[in-house]
Amino acid sequence: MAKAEQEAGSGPHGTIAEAIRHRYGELTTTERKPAQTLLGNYPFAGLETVAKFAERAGVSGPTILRLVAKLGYSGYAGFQRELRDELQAQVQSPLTKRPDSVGEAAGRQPNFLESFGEAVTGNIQQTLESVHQSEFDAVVELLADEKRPLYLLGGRFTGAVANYFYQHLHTLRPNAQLISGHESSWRNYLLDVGRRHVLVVFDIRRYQHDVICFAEEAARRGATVVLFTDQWLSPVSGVARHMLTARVTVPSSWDSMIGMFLIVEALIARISEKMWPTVKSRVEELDRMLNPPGRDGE
Amino acid sequence: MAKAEQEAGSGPHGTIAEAIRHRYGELTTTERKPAQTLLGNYPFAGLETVAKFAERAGVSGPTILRLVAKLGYSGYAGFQRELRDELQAQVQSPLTKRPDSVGEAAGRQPNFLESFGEAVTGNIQQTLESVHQSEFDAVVELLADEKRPLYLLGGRFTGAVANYFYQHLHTLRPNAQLISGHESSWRNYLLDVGRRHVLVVFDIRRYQHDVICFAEEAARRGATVVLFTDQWLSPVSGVARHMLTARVTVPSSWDSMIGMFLIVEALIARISEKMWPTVKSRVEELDRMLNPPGRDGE
DNA sequence: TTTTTCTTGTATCATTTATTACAGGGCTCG
DNA sequence: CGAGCCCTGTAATAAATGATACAAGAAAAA
Repeated sequence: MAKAEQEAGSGPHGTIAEAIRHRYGELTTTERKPAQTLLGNYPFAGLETVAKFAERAGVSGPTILRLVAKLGYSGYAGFQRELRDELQAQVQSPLTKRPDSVGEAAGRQPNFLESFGEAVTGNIQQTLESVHQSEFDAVVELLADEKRPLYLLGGRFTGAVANYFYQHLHTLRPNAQLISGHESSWRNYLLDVGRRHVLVVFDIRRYQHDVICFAEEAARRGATVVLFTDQWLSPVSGVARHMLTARVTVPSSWDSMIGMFLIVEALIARISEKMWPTVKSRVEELDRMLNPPGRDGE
Repeated sequence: MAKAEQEAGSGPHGTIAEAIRHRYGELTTTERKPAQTLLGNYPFAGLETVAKFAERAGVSGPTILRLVAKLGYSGYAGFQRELRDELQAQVQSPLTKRPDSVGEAAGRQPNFLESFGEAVTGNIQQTLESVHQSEFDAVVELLADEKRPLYLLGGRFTGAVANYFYQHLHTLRPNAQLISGHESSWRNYLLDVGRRHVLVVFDIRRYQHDVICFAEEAARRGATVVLFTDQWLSPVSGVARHMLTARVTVPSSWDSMIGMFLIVEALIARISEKMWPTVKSRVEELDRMLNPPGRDGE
């Protein structure tokens, strides 16, 4: 049965709707009823149970299954999965390319930067939706507590985000450290970790083994772990007290850090606001130290 | 439990997504994982079986059911039906989309994260408009040329962006260096700089004196300077061959790096695409070196 | 009209899936 | 440091769903 292959991906005819039209002639009178029902209410009629679908179409269960078999699927489950995938593809693409699509329909191929920007904007949108305010506030509270020592750790690419966050936190408050350098040197940090410590970890897809281990050990020692990760959740989520997820998918061979960056910058803004009296004097002192005489920069 | 009623139609809070956000505080740490997974992949994650959903979120089946119960549904079936109905409503009338902005315009103060997100989205828009395709392409060309040695340099906060860019370029091609550490050590790099060199500089508001000096000296020695700066233009622009400007203003005491980041990521994507044959083999080799035996990911 | 074939629903079976009871383990508070 | 509570996953259970065998009925051919 070469047909079995069809089930894996989308068959020779892209969508199930097309498959139905193509093979309509081979269907019996009764089988055409659910086929019509499905086309008329595509693809939702097919996402219900066999019984519901059958009832809606006014036929019996087995008829549905025979139809599904004729379309080349070995079971109802696979058929439904295909319908879901189609729907997902259909729903998600118009979402990211909503606004300009009108103007761009007029001929010229969308330039690379713009389409990239649209994807990023979509990511930001979705990232914002998946971060809840209470979680955000809780993290602000945690990081604004000067009495709790702070460690920041990132992976290969997320390291830069950790670094950025660190530069700011370091300016805003005392007792913040970036864990950098070679992995072997990280262990030294672990020695000091205890219940009062807060570990901020960045870990996305292709989750890094060393990062995960570090976070787990820190958690075992009682540290509070805050995790920044992608929608698929790093294994660190198992030991994380707080978790902030960002979208990372863009039309590129690499993932985008921008959703994560957005959260970080928002945190910085909020923490800065919350601790303003302290922060203000710190910044002023810093300025005095760097520009001892009177230089005027606009 | 009067809540049982909710299942019949759409409850007090229209969508399930809203319900999740509303009751997020009542959820346990583990329950938040599937909640995040669902929001991050809305609503498809919830249309699969309990087992699949649980696996994807990295929790057990019962946790899913407890979450569903907390959201006011007496069973998984009803929960799924609600998700399907929402999706159907959304797909069938594209005009119903953008529910948030409409509903929220009416009254309640936008939460902090959202308004921050809007500012950033605006920045992205303006950044995209201010970067011309020809400039973008020229920079791609320049950085994709393996024969030209690359130096990257950033300031206090932009350093992280330079670092991020470096991590990628370093992976994509040979001959790329990040200038880091204390300012005094930078000078050593200058010794080697000549006509073939390309210097990528990041410098925004409160332009850093040391960075400017370095760039000027490098230019004097014949290097090609590429500058990433803000809308007010760093003094480095005087010696820069190419300049990419980003918007940095957000409702915060600090500037936003996201516009800049966007350009960097877009460049990475484009360069990666352009050099794909080379890049592919480099990445594969890298993978071989890091994962010597057969470790399977996730 | 009779025979044959194809089609379709009923009833049953097997499998999957949701659900629930329970016990181990971590966290918190005294 | 110890008792209690609240989570959370494991494992057993119940329910539903999908799949199948079979027989009745319709249509077509002889």
